[in-house]
Amino acid sequence: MTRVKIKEILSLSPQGQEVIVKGWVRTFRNNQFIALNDGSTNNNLQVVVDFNATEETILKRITTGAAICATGKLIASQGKGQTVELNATSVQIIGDSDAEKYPLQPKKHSLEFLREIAHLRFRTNTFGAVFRIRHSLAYAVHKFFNDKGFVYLHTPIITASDAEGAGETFAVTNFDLNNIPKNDKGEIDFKQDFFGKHTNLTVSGQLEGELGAMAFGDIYTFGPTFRAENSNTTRHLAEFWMIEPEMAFYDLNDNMDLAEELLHYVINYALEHNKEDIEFLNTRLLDEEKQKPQNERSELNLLEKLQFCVTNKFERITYTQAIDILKESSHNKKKKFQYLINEWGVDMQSEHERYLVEKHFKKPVIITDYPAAIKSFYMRQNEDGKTVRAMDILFPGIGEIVGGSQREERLDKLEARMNAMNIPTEELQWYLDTRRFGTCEHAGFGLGFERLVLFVTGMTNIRDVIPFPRTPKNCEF
RNA sequence: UCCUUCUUAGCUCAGCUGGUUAGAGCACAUGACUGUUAAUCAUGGGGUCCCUGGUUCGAGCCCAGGAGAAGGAGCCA
Repeated sequence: MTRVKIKEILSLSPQGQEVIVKGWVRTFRNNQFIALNDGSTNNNLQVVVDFNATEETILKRITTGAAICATGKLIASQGKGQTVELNATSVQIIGDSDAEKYPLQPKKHSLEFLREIAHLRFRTNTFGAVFRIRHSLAYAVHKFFNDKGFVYLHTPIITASDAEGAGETFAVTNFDLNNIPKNDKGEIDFKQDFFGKHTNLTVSGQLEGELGAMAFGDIYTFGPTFRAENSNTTRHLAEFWMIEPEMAFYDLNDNMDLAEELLHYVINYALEHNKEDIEFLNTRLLDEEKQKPQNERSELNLLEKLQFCVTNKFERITYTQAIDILKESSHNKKKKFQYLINEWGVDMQSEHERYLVEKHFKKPVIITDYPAAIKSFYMRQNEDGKTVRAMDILFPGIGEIVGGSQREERLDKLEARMNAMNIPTEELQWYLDTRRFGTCEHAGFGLGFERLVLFVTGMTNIRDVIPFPRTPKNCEF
């Protein structure tokens, strides 16, 4: 007889059939009832032990967190909380768990505390649900692109180019840090380093992704990225996962269509395949909302929010239109913004983005055609000479979830822009080659995977949707 | 990096105007009970009051410095 996973057992009709289960004890009540979980589902299997026929020494070892193997007959439950239960004929202890030392107690814990024991938090209902959803979303991303014929391109983690301008980088070296080689001028001599030059962890796979798009047509990357920004917010990590598709022969509209289709697809996938987990998180959030005053509660619950998001088109407006809406808003006139909107060209603050998404349109918004001055060098310049073909997708509660653009495919325009922005062209000749040899219009975007997981799970801190968060002053586990 | 708030038992938190032996609920242990749903009832153990220094007859409480956390801002995905 082989072991059956609890997810499968709970779907069986109980006919006294013999089964073996293995899992971890969540609670042991009344010396009889084990709530057993094996991670296959958030729901526990109730294992009923006959304490008169079981050794005292075994009963004492059925503690919260212990790994056990139970054999018995599957019957209709005689209690109210569940439909089936396992009438155990034998219980073996596979791994003991000292209840006095085991940090997870059969009670509610704060997310902050669980973050400190991230190695054990997978064993809670909340994090079980979050990380099963995270898995589904990752799988859905690969399935979406694979079904469309995209090539999954593995762009490098270690790179010598820090020219993306996407933020501070982490240096990669194998120098003895107590004895760093210097040259005649007293500068660090990177010629003696492992790669013979200064290297760092990637902040984006985009530039390499563009090289792939110029051969395969459609590619995507899905991997970790690293930013050494001293950001202490609920939306930033030093190590995070990013999805970056890059498509040849795409303009900005094609790019937006793809991003919107991708988001609809993956959220739908989770709604279909993680129904129980999303419902659990939905209930959890509703309980939390009850603690809040009426006016701070959200209009839609998590399920409604996700369904709304997959059934409605995202609002598309230009930066110029967005600024007009903000300028004319009563919020701006009554000076409720901390930063008032007076003129075209300023960068929008998160309070403005939140206003547009959560108050004005009440749905995801795509903002396009930003002023060139506040955007990256590789974005295609518009005919007006002022704006570039950029697009940001803003989500309620999250802010920017996607940032993308149509790329500048004209060599002369691109070089002129790089020179104006002091981007060293000599280091990026490999990138400029795409514009020299068979250049074509193309576009792409970056989707922050953790921000997507945040949205779908309804969690509010990004450190709770990645297994082991890396943030300033924190690199545990 | 900046602003605000916080740091007391394993967890969540009280702690009065600076004053004797620092409390509660939960968790845990022991016993009772035995169809429970975070079982229940009784009993019990458990503290570097974040760290360093200062003020004071006396500091969990006041002051200075430091560390860490949470929320917000900036940067962005």
